[in-house]
Amino acid sequence: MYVLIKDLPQHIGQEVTLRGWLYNKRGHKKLRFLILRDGTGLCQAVCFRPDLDEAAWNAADQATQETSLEVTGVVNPVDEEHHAPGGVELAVGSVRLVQVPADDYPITPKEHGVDFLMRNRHLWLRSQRQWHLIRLRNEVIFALRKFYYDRGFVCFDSPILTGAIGESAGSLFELEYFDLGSAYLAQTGQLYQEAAIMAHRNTFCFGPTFRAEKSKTRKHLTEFWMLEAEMAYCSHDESLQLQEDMVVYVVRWCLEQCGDALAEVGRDLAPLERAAEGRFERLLYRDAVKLLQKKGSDIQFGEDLGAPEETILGAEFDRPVFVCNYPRAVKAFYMKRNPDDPETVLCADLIATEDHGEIIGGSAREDDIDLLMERIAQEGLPAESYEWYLDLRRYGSVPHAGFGLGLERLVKYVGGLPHIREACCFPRMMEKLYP
RNA sequence: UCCGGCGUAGCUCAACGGUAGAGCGGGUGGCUGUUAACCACUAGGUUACAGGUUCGAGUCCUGUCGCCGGAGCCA
Repeated sequence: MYVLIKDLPQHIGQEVTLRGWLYNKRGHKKLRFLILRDGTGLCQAVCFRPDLDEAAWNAADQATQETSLEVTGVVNPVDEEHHAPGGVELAVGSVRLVQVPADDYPITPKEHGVDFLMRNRHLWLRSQRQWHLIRLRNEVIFALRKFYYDRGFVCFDSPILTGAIGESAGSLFELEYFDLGSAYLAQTGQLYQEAAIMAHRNTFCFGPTFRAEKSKTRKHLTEFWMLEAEMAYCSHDESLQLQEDMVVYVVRWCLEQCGDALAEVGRDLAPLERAAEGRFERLLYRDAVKLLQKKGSDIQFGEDLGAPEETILGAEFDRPVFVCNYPRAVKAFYMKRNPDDPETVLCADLIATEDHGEIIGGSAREDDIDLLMERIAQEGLPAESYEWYLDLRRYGSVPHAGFGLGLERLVKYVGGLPHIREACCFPRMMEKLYP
């Protein structure tokens, strides 16, 4: 009977067959411990020579790291002191090799450098830490989709190939598009979400986005997944509440569902448990500048927050913090002018704790067509390209708001990861296109 | 793009300007309960590349390439 390792505790005393790969091997003359991996977990398979026929023993002997194989044996419980993974082990009766690698498996049970591991990302994925991180990412994705589905949001996927539209033209991947000149890989799906909500009220898109910026930091990818939510008849404050609820929901979900993964990567749970309580501070940009100056930063009103400022703020609060209402000049043209403080716009960035930095950026959108056209002109953007976008203000414009969440940044934060590359399946960075 | 750092065995790293080494992985042998198993033996090198200084360069200098970290930009 073929069984998955995760289901072994339900088969104690039975003879089962595991199909997987050899993760590691230890042994004596008459006793071999095969650590098997089958994609659902790890299992120790014990080969005791007198219990195996010659062929099976030789097979166990020949299996090297990452040999694919089938192992049949009886499932036994394991006492505390031997602590095998999963609390069970397999008393092996027979072994069948599927494929034995001709060359040594490159990733050994010792330490490796980042460059080497990234070049072997396709194999690195099999390692325990990476396996758990992809599981964590999977749970974050599921929690996000469930959060929006439960609230009646419609998944409306924005196009990935676009004309020259977006926040800025300096960081777009450009490609030839038949006879229509250049197309660009989308940097954001937001403008399309604004069209979508006029049809569906509340929508989100969740897909890859592309930034051609030559960033070399632990927070940047050139290809990353972004969830962008947009809500019609929604105030800025209501948007902030939704963002907070979303982060709280995901963090709680992961605390409940991903204990193994969080333990595997050594995540300090205390900051997550505080975040799971909600009550994120909403700090005005004006106050943030004063606070930062008090903490030794030489930031002036009117300047955007840089990485050092994010670090200070991340350390100042014990849970994620919203920085609200930035000066108009440093933010995108579509953000709504703050009626109470016209120098600023109604927007917010969510800064995570422990130097994980910005994980959400959002705003109320300018719904007044005249103000919007004024801003498009100020930014020197090609007005023709935005005609359809302006139509959204011409035909039943309503107050609305939305935000974008960086998936890998959220996974990095939840997992407490030192670098964003581990939050992504095959990270794309400036110097990384292989594998 | 800018600033800083690094490049030595398949991998991770040592080596004062003076004979290139260890651990892991591989191979051979030993061991009936291992936990990144252990013990013994063994193979494995154009010290990133190109110049230069020096009696002598892995080490110092110049250039190129590659990578890492940070900045800007952002999620």
